[in-house]
Amino acid sequence: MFVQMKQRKFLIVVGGATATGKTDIAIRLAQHFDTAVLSADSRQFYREMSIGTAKPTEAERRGVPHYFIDMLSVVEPYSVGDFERDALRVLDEVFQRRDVAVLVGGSGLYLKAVYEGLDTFPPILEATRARVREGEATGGLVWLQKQVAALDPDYFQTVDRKNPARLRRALEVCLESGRPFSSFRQRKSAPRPFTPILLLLQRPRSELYERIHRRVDAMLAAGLEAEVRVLYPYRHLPALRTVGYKEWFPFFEGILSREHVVERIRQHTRNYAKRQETWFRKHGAWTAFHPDQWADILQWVQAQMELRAL
RNA sequence: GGUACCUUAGCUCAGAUGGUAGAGCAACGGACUGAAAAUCCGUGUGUCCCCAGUUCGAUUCUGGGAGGUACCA
Repeated sequence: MFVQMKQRKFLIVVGGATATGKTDIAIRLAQHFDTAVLSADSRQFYREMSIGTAKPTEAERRGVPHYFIDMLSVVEPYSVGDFERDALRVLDEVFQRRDVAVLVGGSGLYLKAVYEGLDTFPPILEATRARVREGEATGGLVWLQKQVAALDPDYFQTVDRKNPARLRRALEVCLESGRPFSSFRQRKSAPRPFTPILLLLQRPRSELYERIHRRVDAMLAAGLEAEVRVLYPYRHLPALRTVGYKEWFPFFEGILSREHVVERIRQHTRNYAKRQETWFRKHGAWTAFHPDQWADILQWVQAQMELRAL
């Protein structure tokens, strides 16, 4: 009889709202399992954005190797699809020598892309993107709606028809492939060479908001304004449509007081945290812990590994 | 101290000749498979400052009180 002793690989996925304390827990886990951290934070990718993204400093990383931090410039386009591909490649590498890896981030979709996989879509050529952009510029939302209704009536039935971002994407895929967008949407999870362990970090709302406010103050003290000022010429890039950055632009243009900027950053960060919580509540089978429960977290992770190693 | 005005949602305020009220922002809830810290949708959450009077009924009218603002002293 031949028994294959396949060594199980585990990906500990650490999710949670901004300012919950994900970074610290991820690093502790990585230290404990002597492995690396992959950041799934869509804004920490950018070299030019550090203070406002609460990127962990060298000291905070405590010698743990980090991937996907400072990997891009704000001028480089990058998507979840790119991230899925790149993260799987890095995981292959890490799993050559380790049985555990840690993935941490607040961008739910990016986490999901790695632990569950997204469907495969055709790459969109710049020409197609431009065509959609121009159509929308002249015809507006109505044009987008008509196009999607004609090219993918099924999807049009279910989409959020007032959401240009959704319609734009669907139309791009239709035009690029000559097939309806919905025909690509199998919504099936992809096979993964590892077992994901979904750990959600959570704090009571009032506690979280207090931490957000303190963090914003810390960012200001650390020189956030100067960091953003340098990026002002790039304000129209998607990377700069980011909480903690976009709020400064009207201030630099003299149409909003600094006080209002700070208030808006606080506010938008709270709104963002709330959206993240909604996402985690609805997507994926997460087990939630308070970040202060380190002993419980570790015990639970180890139990999950034993349980699912079979 | 006197006079005038004000007190309604978390904030700024509107309103009904008396039938328990509504805007903006905030807040809250939700959607979301490729630039997602984005994008989009939904919801009014209320001792109408307090006490008494008039009234079938007062947040609205009357009186008193409290707090605020301005001016005069």
